[in-house]
Amino acid sequence: MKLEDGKVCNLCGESNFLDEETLIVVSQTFKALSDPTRIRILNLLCNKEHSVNDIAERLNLSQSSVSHQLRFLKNLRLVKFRREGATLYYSEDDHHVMNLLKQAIEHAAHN
Amino acid sequence: MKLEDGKVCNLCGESNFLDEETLIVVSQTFKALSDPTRIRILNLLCNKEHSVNDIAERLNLSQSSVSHQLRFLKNLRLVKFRREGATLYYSEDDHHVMNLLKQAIEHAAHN
DNA sequence: CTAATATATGAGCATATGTTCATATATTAT
DNA sequence: ATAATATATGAACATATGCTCATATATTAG
Repeated sequence: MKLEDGKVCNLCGESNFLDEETLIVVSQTFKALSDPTRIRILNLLCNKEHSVNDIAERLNLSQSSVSHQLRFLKNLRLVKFRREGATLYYSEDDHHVMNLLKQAIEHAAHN
Repeated sequence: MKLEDGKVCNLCGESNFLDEETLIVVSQTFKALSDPTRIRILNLLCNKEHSVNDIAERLNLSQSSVSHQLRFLKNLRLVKFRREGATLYYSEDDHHVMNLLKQAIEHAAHN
């Protein structure tokens, strides 16, 4: 764990100061993971890329709802997409956040 | 990773089925971590136990707000408390969730 | 018992969130 | 150009969220 100057890590470290920017980033990240629909979408995208309609069908969601949530996730750079004709294939774009989700799912599923 | 019967792990495993219960638990866990005030409280409690008023003073929050958030966190069993006279000392009660928070903070703080 | 201190709680309020519906935009096929 | 398909977007709405204010409860001191 690399830290500059007098900084020490938060949580169980010597300091517990959280600067505003870190606070915002962390809370936004967890907010992205706090909705069942987004969790299901991310869980699906982890395996492989999927088109918007494919996501909607597989998860039994409306096309609009999926598109709105994908925009939300894309703004946070948690997913990306590539175009193939009129179809957009979305996929994971933040391995670290995916890992947080993976840990939480495995823990919740009674390991 | 222990799994029963035909089950396989979610996220990057062979399956991506998320049962309703897991989905609820995971989303609630992340929801707890999605608010700046709760993050600051948990970050403070990770070092050591603190009374309600102490938390309020250190984080510059109202007593009421802290109490409400502590109730929220206690319902999810993320914190616990012990009584000493009229004072209640709150402390961490879920190491796994604290670890998720720690990871997110360290990552956000540019490692 | 009474006052003081510590914490909890409920109501009210402003704002945030997630969905649906209708429609717009973009790409491809004819 | 027109129709069909895929996706995006904005408005509207219901619900959730987090805070404050006032007040209730609990414990201790005198």
